[in-house]
Amino acid sequence: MTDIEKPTNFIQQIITADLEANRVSQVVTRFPPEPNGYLHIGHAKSICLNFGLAEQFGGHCNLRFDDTNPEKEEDEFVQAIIEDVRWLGFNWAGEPRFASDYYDQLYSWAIYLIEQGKAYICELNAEQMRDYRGTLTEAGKNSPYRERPAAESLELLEKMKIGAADEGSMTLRAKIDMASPNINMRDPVMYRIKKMPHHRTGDKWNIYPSYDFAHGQEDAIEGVSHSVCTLEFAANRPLYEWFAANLPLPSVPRQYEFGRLNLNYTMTSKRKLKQLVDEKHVDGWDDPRMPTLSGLRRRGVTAASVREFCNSLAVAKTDGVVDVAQFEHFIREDLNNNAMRAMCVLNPLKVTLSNYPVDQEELLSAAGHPNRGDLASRQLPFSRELYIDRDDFSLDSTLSRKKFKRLVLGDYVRLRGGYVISADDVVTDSSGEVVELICSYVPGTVGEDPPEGIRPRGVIHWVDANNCVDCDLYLYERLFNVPAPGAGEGSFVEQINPESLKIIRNAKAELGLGSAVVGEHYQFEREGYYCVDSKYSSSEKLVFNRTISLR
RNA sequence: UGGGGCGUCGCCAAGUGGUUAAGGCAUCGGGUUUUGAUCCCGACAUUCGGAGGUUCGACUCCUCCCGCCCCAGCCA
Repeated sequence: MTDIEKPTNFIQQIITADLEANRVSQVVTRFPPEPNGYLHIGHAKSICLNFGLAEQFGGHCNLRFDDTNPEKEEDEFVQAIIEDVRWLGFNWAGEPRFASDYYDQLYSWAIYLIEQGKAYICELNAEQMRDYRGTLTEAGKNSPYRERPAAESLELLEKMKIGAADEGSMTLRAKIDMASPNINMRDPVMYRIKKMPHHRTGDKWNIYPSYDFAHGQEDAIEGVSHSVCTLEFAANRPLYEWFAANLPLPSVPRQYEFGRLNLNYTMTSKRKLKQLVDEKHVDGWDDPRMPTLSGLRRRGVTAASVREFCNSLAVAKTDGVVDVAQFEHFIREDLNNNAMRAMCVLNPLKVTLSNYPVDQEELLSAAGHPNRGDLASRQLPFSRELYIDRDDFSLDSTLSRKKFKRLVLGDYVRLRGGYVISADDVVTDSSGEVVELICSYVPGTVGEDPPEGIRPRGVIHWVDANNCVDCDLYLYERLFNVPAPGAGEGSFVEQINPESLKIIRNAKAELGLGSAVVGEHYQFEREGYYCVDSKYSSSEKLVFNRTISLR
């Protein structure tokens, strides 16, 4: 058995080189979500990368909330993000950090830049600023406030800070180059006025730093060695470096960009996911159809499979679209290896074994998992009355054995973990619908081959009609059945798959499932993987979510 | 028509001048099987966006061309 070594990605190569050349002594990374929504599968890639890198190189990774915009941020999101990262299995160094922890430091650096003649208060309004910025092909023009004395800017900054200036009336800008071919360098805004309470600093501030003025400095304060972000920030890197070069920072982190994860048939846009939640198209952020980590968790997707999937992804600068089938492969792989087996009849059809004693009852023992001896076996009550799935019986006896490996009149089938039975007769109601099957069991066939001449067509699942538990099943399909929801024109809301949730009432589950609890994973044999729903299941009504079907 | 980035099998992707162009997903065959699952075997790029060039030798170096993505928020 040879271990296939996973090729190292470009970031690992850079870190290795930095370590060898002594450019860095300690690898420090960070996962920097903005608490304006829930984490989704796309974030998982970044989390696995950042925490993974720190682990591989013996460093550490910080969890840092980039909370520089009180307009969109809430504590609810902070708590949810903490829970999700923990669930994924990662531990950050120390306490979670917040950009807002550094507001004072950032403010003093702003003063420093003004004093150095490298920042100024600009009184252009938003529209004017846009005009002055120029376009992709034309250089911008200097703001008329660009050369105002530092003392004046300092005074105005203080005024902004204490709330003595109106929102939108002025900003603090870095004095860089209005003719730069990189638009981000055309005197970017460092501070803007927002007279709004912050989820952590309350009403202490009336101004908030922009992403560009905050992010790199947060990294420097934390001693981040490699600041890994997604591709769309590549154009911000020169600015990241400009601040690092012009401020007396405690360390100089380097930014590297990689391609974010895109999945087909999946929408990963916090804004749009929020819209699904706000407009109640889904049952909250943790709706099992959502690509959020909380949704996946409630759906029954394991943290291990999310990690395995993320680790299988390339860390490169290409921005491709991964087939969601690849994610599903890892979900099934983990569940197949670890989920307890059980039987549940979704669409019950009663079966009476005419040759089985009326009062007899026995307990059959079945493996908890076909190839995991370490998992406990289970007891299956068996009696004269059973349920099988309607789909496992056909009135059409001409169906070939190969095409229909289930029950037909006059032929045999194996009850999984139990006896071989044959169907002798059907009971129909007034409308002609089959309501019951009269069958015979073949004694001595539990765990044994049937006698010569009896060849079961296949194996079907079943449940003892007198000793089973009722449950509701929530069957989920993908939320969108278009490959790129939200891409073309038209609203993604109209692209929601109307059949993404089908509820089955009163399915019949094997007795042992009555004690199933949240967090356990089951394979309902021949059906799919299920878990107890954390929101709707109760002692009165057992509710299972279908994580994913069998292939 | 500015700047930045990317183009290797249906999808993801390794490859860093000399390999029979890895691997995974998907797909299609066959075998095992008390889950039509799992598992196992096999098939699946004479070719690396295109055209030139350098070289004994190029997916890897050079030139030009084509295509896609990102940047003109007081969002991140």
